Amino acid sequence: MRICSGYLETKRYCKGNIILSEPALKAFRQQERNNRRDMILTSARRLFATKDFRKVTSRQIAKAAGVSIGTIYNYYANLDELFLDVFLKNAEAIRSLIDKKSGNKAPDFKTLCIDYVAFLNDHMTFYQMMGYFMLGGDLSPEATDKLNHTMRALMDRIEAGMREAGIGDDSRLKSHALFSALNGLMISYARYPGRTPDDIRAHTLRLAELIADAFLAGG
Amino acid sequence: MRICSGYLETKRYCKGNIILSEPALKAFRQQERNNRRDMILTSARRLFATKDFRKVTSRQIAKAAGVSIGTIYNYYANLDELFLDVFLKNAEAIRSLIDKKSGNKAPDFKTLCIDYVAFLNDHMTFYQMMGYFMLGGDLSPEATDKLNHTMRALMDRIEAGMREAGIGDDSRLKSHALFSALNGLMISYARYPGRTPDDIRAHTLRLAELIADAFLAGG
Amino acid sequence: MRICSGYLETKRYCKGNIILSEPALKAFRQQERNNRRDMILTSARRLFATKDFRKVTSRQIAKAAGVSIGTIYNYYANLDELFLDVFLKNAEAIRSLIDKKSGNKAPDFKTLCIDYVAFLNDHMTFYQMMGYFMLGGDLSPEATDKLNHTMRALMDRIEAGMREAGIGDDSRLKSHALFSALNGLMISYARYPGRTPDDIRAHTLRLAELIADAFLAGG
Amino acid sequence: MRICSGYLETKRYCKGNIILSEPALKAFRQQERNNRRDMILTSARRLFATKDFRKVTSRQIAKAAGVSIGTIYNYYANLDELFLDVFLKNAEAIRSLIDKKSGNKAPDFKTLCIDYVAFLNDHMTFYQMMGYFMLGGDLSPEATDKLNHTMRALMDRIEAGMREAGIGDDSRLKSHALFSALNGLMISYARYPGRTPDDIRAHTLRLAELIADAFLAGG
DNA sequence: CATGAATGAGCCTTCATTCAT
DNA sequence: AATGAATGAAGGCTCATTCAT
Repeated sequence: MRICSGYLETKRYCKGNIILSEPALKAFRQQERNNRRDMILTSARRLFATKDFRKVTSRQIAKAAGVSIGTIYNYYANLDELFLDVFLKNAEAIRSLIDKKSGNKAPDFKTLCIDYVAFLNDHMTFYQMMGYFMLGGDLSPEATDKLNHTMRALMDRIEAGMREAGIGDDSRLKSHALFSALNGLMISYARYPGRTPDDIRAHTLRLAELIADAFLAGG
Repeated sequence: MRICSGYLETKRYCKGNIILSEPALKAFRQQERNNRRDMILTSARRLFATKDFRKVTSRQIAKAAGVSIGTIYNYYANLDELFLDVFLKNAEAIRSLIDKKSGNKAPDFKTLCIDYVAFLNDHMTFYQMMGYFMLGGDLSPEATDKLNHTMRALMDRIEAGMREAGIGDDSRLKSHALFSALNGLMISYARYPGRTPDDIRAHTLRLAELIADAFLAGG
Repeated sequence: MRICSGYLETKRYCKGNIILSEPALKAFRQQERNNRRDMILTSARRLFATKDFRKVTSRQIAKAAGVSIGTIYNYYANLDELFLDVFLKNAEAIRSLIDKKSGNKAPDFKTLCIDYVAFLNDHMTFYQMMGYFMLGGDLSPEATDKLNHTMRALMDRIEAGMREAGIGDDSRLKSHALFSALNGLMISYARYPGRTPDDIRAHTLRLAELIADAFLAGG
Repeated sequence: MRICSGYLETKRYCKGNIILSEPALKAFRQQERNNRRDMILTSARRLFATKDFRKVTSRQIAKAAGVSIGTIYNYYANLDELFLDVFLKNAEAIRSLIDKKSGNKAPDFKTLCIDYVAFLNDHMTFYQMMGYFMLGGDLSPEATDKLNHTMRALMDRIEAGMREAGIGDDSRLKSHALFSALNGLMISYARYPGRTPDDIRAHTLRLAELIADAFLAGG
């Protein structure tokens, strides 16, 4: 029984089998929009796990996301913005992981260091993109803002961990140093020749602990 | 029965106004070859100082070096090999700087850290290339060997500095950690938004000192 | 409970002044795609008539077809695939010509020989490409399959003609020999010096007849 | 004992240990020149046996011949002329082979056909070049003359063989047809898919015999 | 004459982005 | 809003030929 005829159209909308009111429709559309954006984002992240993100093309992302190339550009002004979004998503993931572990307390310092390096090992893309955006990217002011905001949030967690560990003096500065030190592990060892990913993970985690100890001792 | 007198046999060649014997000519040619290779290398280095090396094209390098595109390929099999050569040249430069400062003694630990980070500030290309080759490059086995050899030489200096500073246990592992930590400074702060290069230099040098202290304390 | 009336649901699209239903639109698109592919193909064939196909560049083809270079690569993975398509198109043309002439009977032997050589005279590209693909090309397996399939179809016609002419023994082997013999005419005389194309045509046709007679007598 | 001193130079020349008179020196030089030309030629032929001659570069030829690139251009105006020389050398080789076999008699018809096709199998370069020069090459008038002269000499042998076999009528025309037919074998089967070179040789020789028989029967 | 480094036009191909439908 | 074909600038690299030594 189909009763959605012409003149009803101006007030109500058909979506599948259900009649929607205008605001509901709007919400639904926004929902769909978010879903699709998420789909693109997620597909891209998955893709970057398998190959260097600088070598991923728009066509490949579109295919992986099951949308057309054009659609990507409906959600992102250009590929760099998509890359940035992937990066931010990853940054939020590690931050959320830290938060979850520590609950409502400050994060345990050593755990934090280890978790962060483990995350880097698992998300080379994150690290590669950090290099890309930190060293070379031509970001728009808004994109730069987003980037800074996210990085600062991450740094806050590290600082909190340091304070918790009793490293009170210059904690901001020291959290910078620590953050750098942990990041540096990847650029130095991510492709250490003749090592398996597992070897590298083991080595970088050991070094992370060493660094943590150094900061604790030096605190 | 040899009847050609010696000095007649010897072919001689004119180079400008100077007569050269064959071996001298050969040496001269090699010299010229080295010069031109150096010219390409130097032009490339200069170019990399002004823009991200990944965006520099063969045409631009050729123009900067005052040679044709083809000539570049007479000296390097492809652009990556040229990039690598620039990287190695830089690595040797910092190593030689360390050696010069320390003379025949082991390098002073803190000086070493500061010099290295100062060098990174002055040679962003070096740092960018480290990321490029460590994280993504498709190097030939020979190129990989060269890379490893050079990096190891650098690491040796760092280790020597650590020993000198009395950090004897696990000095190799710790020199790895320190090296990473210093490298990490750049990826974290090389383009810190809203800071001038001088600010960044000051900040990263301060952090380098902090890191050095941490290792000293933790030694 | 379906309440959207059928005809409202059906998306419709405007193409010029005509409204198309979705499947019609799809068909239309496919049609357009075929047209453009054909345009490239045809332009290339025309171009090959004026100069050695190995010296035709992607730019020239694009220009001749009135499309951009990139468009060529939307239809063909690379130039060789385009060349092959031209070749196959020609092979189908001569096969279809033979089929048309013979109707539902087996083709007349002598007519077939003459028609084939006349075709070679008119389509030097076909002959050149035969040499290219048969002697030197690096074809993909799929391309090789296509090539073989097409050549076999051609050979079948020749064999049928031979049988019809009463050459029953070893007809496959003999059709191979005949095919070769006819092909050989072109390599031997296609650019006989000092002869006009008409002279060459006349000469090769005379020789084709001679060859046909030899096979008839030898059958 | 070296006695070739300065003032002798104007009249006599030293070459190794021997004093040469002017005409002898000239002859010697011509000899050397011929030798070197031959070296280039021979090296090129050897090279073409291993890979498609169109893909051989001047550098490769120079290396194979043990001379510099420039030297090639002292003996040949361009690569095409060298290719032509290789072709002519091969043509002379097959002609000489025919002559040797037949002694002072006319060549045996069938032997001739088989030998020719065997030669084509062994010298794909010869065949490829025939296609290159007959179908596409831009030869200088002199080069064209050389080419024609050599081809005619070859054709003469074939015609002689035909006459000897009692094919007297139209023997020139028929030798053209036969020559074409034999040549055609290669373009049709040189790279028959899935066959080894031995298979192809066997197949083309069988077809050669078939063709010979056809001409004998049709004579 | 031999040398071989320099040349540079030209090749094929890629891919981010646009825009008509 | 989704589509995806079209675009074309740009890239890395090749190689026959030249010419100063």
